[in-house]
Amino acid sequence: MRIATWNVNSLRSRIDRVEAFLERHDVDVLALQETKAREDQLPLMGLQARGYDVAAAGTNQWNGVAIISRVGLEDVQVGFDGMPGFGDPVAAEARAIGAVCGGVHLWSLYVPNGRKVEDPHYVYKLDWLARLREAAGKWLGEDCALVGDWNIAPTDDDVFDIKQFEKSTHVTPPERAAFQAFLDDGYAEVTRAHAPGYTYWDYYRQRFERDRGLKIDFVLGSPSLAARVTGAFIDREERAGTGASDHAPVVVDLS
DNA sequence: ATGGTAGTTGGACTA
Repeated sequence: MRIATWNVNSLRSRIDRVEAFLERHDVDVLALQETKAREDQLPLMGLQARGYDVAAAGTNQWNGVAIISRVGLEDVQVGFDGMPGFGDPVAAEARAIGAVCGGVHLWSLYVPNGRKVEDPHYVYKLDWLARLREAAGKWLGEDCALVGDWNIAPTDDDVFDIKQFEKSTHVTPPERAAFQAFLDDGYAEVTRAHAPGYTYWDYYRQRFERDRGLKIDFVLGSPSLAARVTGAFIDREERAGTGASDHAPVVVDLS
């Protein structure tokens, strides 16, 4: 089974790329973030014609998550138990959607950005991660994958120039500790060993062309799921050219 | 310290 995660930065503006990506790599399950679409706005016809089911949560403007699957889509859950809200509760819920696809318990996660360390959104981010950790602790015994845009660069090597991030979110010790806590609990990050390199490049200043990016998109697997991983890669080509998302998809193969 | 680009919109906000 082949699963993938992609911060698509608007599903409506990139539906052609999504469909091409699914075909190009023969993907069974795709977790999307920043879909920026209500469920009634989703462009479903091309996906359904290709045999995929879709579950989604989101507003028309910000955030938004979805799961696209051709191996079943059961027990769909929007948000996790204890997930904190921030502002609009609908937008808050549009950061996590879970489902069972082909026997795998998969969560598409859009971790809050944090904005600036002095912003209330940064506290919200840390709280959100702590609550997710509490919920995820109960899923360690099943084949569980926590996939998505974590908005955390776990090491200095995951940033093109760590000096530029001295006072920025994504690299602070509390954020890195929050990420590490999942690993301490027993989750394993399964992509890094197979797929080095960045997953996100800012749109401006030709960051992609100069490979000045961040590694912030990850797949965390429970022990039994991690044991099934046979490979992974980052689809860098998807980030190239006009009309690309600012994130590249990350693909993982399971036995 | 600021601005650079992209998306949703139809101004301002988010990333």
